[in-house]
Amino acid sequence: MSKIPKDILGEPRNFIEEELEKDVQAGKVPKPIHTRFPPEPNGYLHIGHAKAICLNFGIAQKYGGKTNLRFDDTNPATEDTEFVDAIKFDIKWLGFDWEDREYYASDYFKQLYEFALKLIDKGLAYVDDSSPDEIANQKGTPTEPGVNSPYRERSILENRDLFIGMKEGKYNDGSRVLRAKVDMSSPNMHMRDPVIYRIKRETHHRTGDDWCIYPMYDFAHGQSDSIEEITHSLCSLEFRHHRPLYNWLIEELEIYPSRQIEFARMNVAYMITSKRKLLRLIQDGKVTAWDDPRMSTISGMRRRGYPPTALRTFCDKVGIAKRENLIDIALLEACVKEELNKTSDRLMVVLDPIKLTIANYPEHQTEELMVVNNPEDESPTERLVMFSQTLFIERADFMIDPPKKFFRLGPGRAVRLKGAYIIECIVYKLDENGEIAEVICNYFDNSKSGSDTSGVKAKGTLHWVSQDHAVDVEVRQYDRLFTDPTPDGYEDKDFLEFYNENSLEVITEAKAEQAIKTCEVGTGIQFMRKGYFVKDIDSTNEHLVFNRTVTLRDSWKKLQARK
RNA sequence: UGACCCAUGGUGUAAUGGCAACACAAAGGUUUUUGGUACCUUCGUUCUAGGUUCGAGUCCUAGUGGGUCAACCA
Repeated sequence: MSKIPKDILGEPRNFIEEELEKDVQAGKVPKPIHTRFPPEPNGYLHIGHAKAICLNFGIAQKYGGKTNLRFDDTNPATEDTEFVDAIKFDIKWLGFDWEDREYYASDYFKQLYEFALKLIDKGLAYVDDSSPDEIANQKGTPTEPGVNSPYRERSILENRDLFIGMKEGKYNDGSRVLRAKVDMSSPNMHMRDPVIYRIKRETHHRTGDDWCIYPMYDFAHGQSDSIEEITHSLCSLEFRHHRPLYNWLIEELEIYPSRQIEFARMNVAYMITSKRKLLRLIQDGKVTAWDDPRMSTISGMRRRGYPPTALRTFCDKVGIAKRENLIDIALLEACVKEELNKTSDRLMVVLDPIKLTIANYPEHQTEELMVVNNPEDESPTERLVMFSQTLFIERADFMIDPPKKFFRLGPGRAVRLKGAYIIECIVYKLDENGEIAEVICNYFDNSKSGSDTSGVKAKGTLHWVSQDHAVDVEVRQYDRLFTDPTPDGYEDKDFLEFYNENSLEVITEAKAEQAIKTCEVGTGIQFMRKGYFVKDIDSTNEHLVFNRTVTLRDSWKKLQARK
């Protein structure tokens, strides 16, 4: 008998957990809680799947149960092992483990076939020779009842022969289907004699050409749940109308009574989760692939640099309910920043460089400075950064005629160079276009970081990179993929109309300190004062590529935007 | 002109008939060798109208608004 663990008693519960606990307390769950994650291997997993994964695995963990991975592979026309492998990789990366419970609906084809025969024998299923159009017409509309098929009253014997014939390949694709005999006048369209088996000569990614008939979702999903003795089958709200059929089939087949509970799927502003539309972005060349860092896919977010823990925190904070929702993408980014702030080493990288020369610093002198990697660490480590007379600083960190609240460099202004000295600007040079070509400063030699005796006050601190020691890197700055929070929410507009043409800005020659060479793919780092970045898989030893994961909060930029 | 589901700050989720709470966002402030982080402050007629009750965000009724349902897809 399943029990509710004592240590979770004080924790808040969502409505699914409440239902589940009621079942347990009513003695309806004679074994540990068992859930499943049932993806169809016809595309890559996205942020919405991440929520379903966290929910299913999370709830089982919380109540001391287990979760199966089950591929819902009943439509061979669209499914492929490529997707199976990608899905498994993504779930593991997210941090969940199905152990040895990797199942496939296709493993149950024989059993499902026998279930169908049982239904026929009970007089609860019949072979229908009607065309798809005819069947659609028989079903009526949501406001008008359906009418019975002319084939509805075939004898059990005839239905058996016909269905066995279907399985043996005697009939053409689409010529006949097996239908459950339920109620053509039900107000629920799904109860109006749903098709449960169709003839389809397609090579299946696992069963090859063994079968030419395949079960429909309604005759595969619930039955698979039952075969695996899934106690609670959690799915999204649009399956609400399938539940009476789900229960009807379990009852008539006299199999394990799994319980379906529906929750609202998550919508995130500026993201889409339709596999078809995600695929179109790829086909139209708007993104490079399923794992393009702008994609809402798990693989895309991984490549973007979102840590798996952040994704899990996000799914947790979003919660579970039944109402329509549109999550602010800022919540996702807040989770990413919270995690990365704790774990990322800081590095200095100048994205839009201008030259800065320290006039009173010895011309060929270099210094090895020690700079803290991550100030959030309890016992922070340090790295070596090279300092010299000629540096790069950020173009935006200098203004010819700065306003009072600008805490960076300008003629006569002093700033600290992070981990180094305080400098004061004496003069600047312009190029032929009137752009800043070079900033010339003096430094205070007694202001060295950690042993500053200068007494000079500097309001701002800048990041910098020594010109002679700089490493050129390519930086890909990503922004949201769409210009509208609900790009696919308009009936009269195609979602691609909202494609953000500025969703990718490439900087080919950013200037980075030496330590950038030690960065690894998958490990987030902070480019100090700029944002969190991660090394991209396109990198080679000679050519480093970094993806911007998310920017830092920028209260200066915000202040300017308001003016 | 049907059935079913839903309705709490800008957003998302709590409050299980008894002081509307937490997070994100926004705004203001303190600290800071990242204009980051951290910390503090501010931001609600619980969709409407009736009813039950000593007491309703919560229960009941009606309305309003939103969502879902008519693939040989899942």
